[in-house]
Amino acid sequence: MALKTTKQPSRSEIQLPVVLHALGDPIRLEILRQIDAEDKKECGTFNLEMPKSSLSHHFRVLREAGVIGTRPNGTALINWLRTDDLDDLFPGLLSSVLQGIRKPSKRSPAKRNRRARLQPKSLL
Amino acid sequence: MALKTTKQPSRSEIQLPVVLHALGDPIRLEILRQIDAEDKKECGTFNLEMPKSSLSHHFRVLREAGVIGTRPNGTALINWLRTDDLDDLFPGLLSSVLQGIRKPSKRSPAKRNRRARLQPKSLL
DNA sequence: CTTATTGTTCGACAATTCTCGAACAATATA
DNA sequence: TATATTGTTCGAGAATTGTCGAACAATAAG
Repeated sequence: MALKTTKQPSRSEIQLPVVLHALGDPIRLEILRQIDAEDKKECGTFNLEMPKSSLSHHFRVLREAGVIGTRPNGTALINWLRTDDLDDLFPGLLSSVLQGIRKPSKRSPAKRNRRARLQPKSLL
Repeated sequence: MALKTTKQPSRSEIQLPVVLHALGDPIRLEILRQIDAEDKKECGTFNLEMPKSSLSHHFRVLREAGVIGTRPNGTALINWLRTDDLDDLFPGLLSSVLQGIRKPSKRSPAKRNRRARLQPKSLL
């Protein structure tokens, strides 16, 4: 993978709207939940039913928002939550989000496969 | 205005991803900041440079996410933060977001007028 | 009843985001 | 060197979101 994959914003570059936007997606929240459950996690080990390119897209959004950090480990990439940075910048935000996604609830699966809904327009 | 404008999700219908998504926009965060500063606020009194229809769009997103409540007051509409509901569902979330947007920072103005960037393709 | 005020909705258009197959790229292994 | 593994990027297409003028709608005032 490219070295630029591990490039991430410094603490001072992290912006609240961007962080909230990155978190405003059920799939990315599930990624957060799984990382939080293991402290750090390799890309290939997430329990998410979707193509690699889709997952890469979401990892990139989280990384560029400054929510996760990434570093290589051989051919794999390890992700972790930037808890210290986020707690320093927005005290209480990350913990309340994590608490909110740990709750047992009737939420739909984190998978949001839009393409699955595709069908020829003639059927509409 | 229509009665359905004041229709909003009940506490049990509020979902974290939708709330975070609604907050992941600088204009809507500024709306929150101004409501928070005055406890409740009429639509027409916000210090935001944008057409009414654009503002209505953002009010609708915040309302449907369950972040704000709305009720009519003559021809005007009054908005307030659903602090009790949000604190009960996601303790600490709202206060940390509000703390994050109160900070004096070099953030760009809340106005994000995309159309202002429009220009004939021939100039590109 | 007419006019004013506030705010919404409609519809069109632009911008952004999401999805994913295929190709690419870095590292590790044989 | 060739192959395997992991993950990215590209590019196309679809879906979603944002913007805003014009028209609409409810309430209030004259």
